[in-house]
Amino acid sequence: MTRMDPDTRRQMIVDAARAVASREGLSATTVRDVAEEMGTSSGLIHHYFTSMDQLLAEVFSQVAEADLNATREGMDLATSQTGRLAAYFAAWADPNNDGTFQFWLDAWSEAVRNETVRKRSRALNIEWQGLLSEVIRSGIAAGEFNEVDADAVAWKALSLLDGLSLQVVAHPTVIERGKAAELATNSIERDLGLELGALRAASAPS
Amino acid sequence: MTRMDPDTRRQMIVDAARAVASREGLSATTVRDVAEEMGTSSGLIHHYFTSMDQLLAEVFSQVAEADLNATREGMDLATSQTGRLAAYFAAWADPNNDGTFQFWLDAWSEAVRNETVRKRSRALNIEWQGLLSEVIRSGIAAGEFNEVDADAVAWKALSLLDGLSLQVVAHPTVIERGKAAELATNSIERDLGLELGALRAASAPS
DNA sequence: TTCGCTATTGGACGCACGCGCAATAGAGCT
DNA sequence: AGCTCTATTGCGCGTGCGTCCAATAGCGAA
Repeated sequence: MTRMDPDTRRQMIVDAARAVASREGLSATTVRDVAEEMGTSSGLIHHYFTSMDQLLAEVFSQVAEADLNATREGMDLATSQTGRLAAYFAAWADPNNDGTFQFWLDAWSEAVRNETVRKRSRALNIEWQGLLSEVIRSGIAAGEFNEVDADAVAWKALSLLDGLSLQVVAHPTVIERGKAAELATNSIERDLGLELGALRAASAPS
Repeated sequence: MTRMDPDTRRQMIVDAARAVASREGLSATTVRDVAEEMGTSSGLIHHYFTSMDQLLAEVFSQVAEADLNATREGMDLATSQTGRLAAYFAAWADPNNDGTFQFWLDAWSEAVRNETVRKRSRALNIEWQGLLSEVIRSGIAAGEFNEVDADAVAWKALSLLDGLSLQVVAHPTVIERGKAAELATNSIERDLGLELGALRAASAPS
């Protein structure tokens, strides 16, 4: 393979590893598989990553951060806090993100045994909760939501979203996708004193 | 090791595998580890189980069923439906069950790639939801709860419990255990039209 | 064009895995 | 006591893993 700029190559390795991991799972991703995916030798990978664990943690991080950033961007398009909240939920409900959620399932499972994964997963989860509680706080300040404990409501909503996703992704058909979305949105609408259906209305094309 | 009755030995293997798996995780449990845990040779395990996958599936099944049965028994001690519901939540909040929950994390992660695990995990999850919706239906019939969509409320509650457990188990200290319990119980109390704190009161020693 | 730096190669090393098998040993029956 | 059945042993096989390293090759500077 032709010689490449180190930064480019490094990112290429992460991308290849992500491709493999989304097929085989994070813990089943091997050095040789990643090398074959890239079309290079396996030794090259250890030129850029001191251990396989580090590479896998990097893959998980990038996937989760990309998802987080995409959600943030979607929220930035909205004008009201209700609209931003609706965008958060819409991003979550997008079936295109099922693959990403599988990374979360892998990470939560790996967390007990792999300190690097645990720390990253923990930090990212906190970011997701932080984003949610920020919207809630802003919405309260704007008078759009009831005055509630933003942190508590955010943890509750995030946990509910995770729990529902888990069923949808790990056990397809056990709970219908639309039903899950309805449960999740209704729950937070009620917690924040919004009308039922307010979030769907806010995220629907007008 | 002394010669044993086949049924006893078979169960002994499952128990040893469970002990290892709760320490190392389901996918990181090896034949040699299980043998060492039992104090026997590794070959013995393949005398009882044709493959390692079968043993691990059996372990997961037994753990989850034992947990389900223990919860059912706890619920049977209560007289009212509110009491039974409280027992369900109390069993879930028990820190002794953290090890069991790690099995769930492993199973959900494995589910995409392993059909056996997916089917078992799915069926068991449905049983947990069924138990919850049965209590809700009974409580409605007894006039203890509001007339709600029992299935929907049960899925919501179960998902919230799973999502909260996930944070508590995979990311210790990210959310306080008592806080998680409070969020979960308050949520279903509100859904069923119970007073806030009704479940804690019903499960507390009188 | 030559030289130095380093990206890249490709295979070797040691380890751990699931699995299978011939040998061994212990319990129950005659 | 001897016999039979099978639980149990302990090791070997093939495979795949992460890691490491000496050799090679291509790019930029001199």
